[in-house]
Amino acid sequence: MKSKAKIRKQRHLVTSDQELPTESICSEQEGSEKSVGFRGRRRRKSIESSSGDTKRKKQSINAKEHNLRRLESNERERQRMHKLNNAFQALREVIPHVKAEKKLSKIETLTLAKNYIKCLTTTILNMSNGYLPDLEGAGPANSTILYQHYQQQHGDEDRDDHFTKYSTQIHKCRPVN
DNA sequence: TAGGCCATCTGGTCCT
DNA sequence: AGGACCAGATGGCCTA
Repeated sequence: MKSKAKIRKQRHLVTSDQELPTESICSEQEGSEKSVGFRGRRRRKSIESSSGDTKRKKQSINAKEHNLRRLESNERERQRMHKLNNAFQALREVIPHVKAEKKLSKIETLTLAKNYIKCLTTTILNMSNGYLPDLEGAGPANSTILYQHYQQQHGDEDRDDHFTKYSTQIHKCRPVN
């Protein structure tokens, strides 16, 4: 049986993500004309008046060209958002969650991902007594984090060369992509 | 029907 | 200069 809601949902999907399966959102070729001009109609009030120079510049560009650039820019923005959504989808697929039949919202995805990472980190540390697999993303804070971790694991027994060995050992154990 | 969630448009700002 | 990024605005769909 097809519910009214289902039909409406399908219509929605066709409008926003043509020819795509429900959960995988990425439209590369089609899309530029499919939905232009019927959604956002925003006028920013607070910032609008702040740049007279910009306004004058814009008036010097003829309307047709401005329109064209706007359309191109919209298309790029759409593609960018599609990429972002793909990334969200990829993230959803690696997060275990209770209601598997229900699609996680973006905020739920991020929150669960954060919790999941915390949980995995704790588990790994517990299992390996101080094994920290990847610090690559930590940037400048890398060594600080590493040192904090070292202190947690070894308390006051640290010596410089001991720490160096420890750090080397951890960096050897990066996951393989 | 209200509220949540989402896609899209849009103009400003940042970055290359 | 032009593209990427950002965030506000808007309106559609869905669910409780």
